[in-house]
Amino acid sequence: MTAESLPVPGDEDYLAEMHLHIGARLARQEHRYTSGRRQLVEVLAQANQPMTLPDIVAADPDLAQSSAYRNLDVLVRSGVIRRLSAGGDHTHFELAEPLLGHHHHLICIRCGSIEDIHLGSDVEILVDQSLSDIASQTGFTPIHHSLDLHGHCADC
Amino acid sequence: MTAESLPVPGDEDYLAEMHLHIGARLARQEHRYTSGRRQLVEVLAQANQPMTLPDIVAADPDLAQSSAYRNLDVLVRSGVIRRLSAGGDHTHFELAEPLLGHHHHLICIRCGSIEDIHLGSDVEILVDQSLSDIASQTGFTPIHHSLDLHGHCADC
DNA sequence: CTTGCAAATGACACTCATTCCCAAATATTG
DNA sequence: CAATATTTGGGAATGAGTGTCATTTGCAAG
Ligand SMILES: [Zn+2]
Ligand SMILES: [Zn+2]
Ligand SMILES: [Zn+2]
Ligand SMILES: [Zn+2]
Repeated sequence: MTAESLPVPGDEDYLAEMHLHIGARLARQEHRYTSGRRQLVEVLAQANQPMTLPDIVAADPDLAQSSAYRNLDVLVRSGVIRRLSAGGDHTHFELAEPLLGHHHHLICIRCGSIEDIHLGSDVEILVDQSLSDIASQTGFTPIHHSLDLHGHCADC
Repeated sequence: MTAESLPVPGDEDYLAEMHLHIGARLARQEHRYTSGRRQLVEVLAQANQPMTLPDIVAADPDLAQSSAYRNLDVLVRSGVIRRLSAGGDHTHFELAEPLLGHHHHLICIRCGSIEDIHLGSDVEILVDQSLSDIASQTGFTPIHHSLDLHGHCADC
């Protein structure tokens, strides 16, 4: 068990191992993995979709709003959490791709809900190559792509 | 010349014909194509990239902020303008796809600038099919996809 | 187990992008 | 020229997100 092996969703030790990874990553940046930060990670790990700050606080009312925002920011900058701008009133947060795996989103333009989806590797490869080609022509340095489907969810 | 024929960028009558289309579209929704709204469209048509509200007002200082925001909203709801949420401080606006053509974006995560890019039809077709397949499995009704490359622009 | 120090907390104040309000201006109809 | 409906724009209001700071907590050295 090295600090670089990835936890596998479904594994019984998923949460425990994930906390070890995250704690180590934060320690490298002189940050502490405090209970508030652990609570944020657990809330996001238990949800199966990106959450807004109100969602997160509702899921764990012990969390103070200002601390939650501040800690989400720390975790985003540490690469543990990813921030999504979907156009609704609130920013959404989810675990970063090293933890959740690369994926994309269904975004409901009526209610603002977001659901994770996974595309086939053939699509991912073609998309990544096409984008890299274009980026290199313009001097743009790619970091990651986002691919979302906007529409109406089943409930709307 | 029907109300449905699309103006072609590069055409000399591009702007004039576009204004006709937009005026007709607004009229259908009992909205007037006032000079303030025409100015917004012209500013966006002359820029070759999405603009924020400060960008727009800087490009045409006659525009009042509150009216510009209100008219952008009218034009977005009328399908003339598209609103982009890229994660920076300000929302970006660009002409809608019926006017600009379907395309995607390079988004600089440092300075927030956005540049339009066009992908090959093979990629578009594969992406659309993959997304449609997934959407139909979840009862999601697709409207459009967005595909952006995030990274650092040449200036950053 | 202290003690000292740096990091973290949380209540609250604050910022600022965007929206709301409303009286004045403008367009449309006849 | 009315009469009516829409639009305008200055400024007030809203609210998501950030900053402040006194207090608390976690960690390490002794
Ligand atoms: Zn929905
Ligand atoms: Zn996701
Ligand atoms: Zn840039
Ligand atoms: Zn664009």
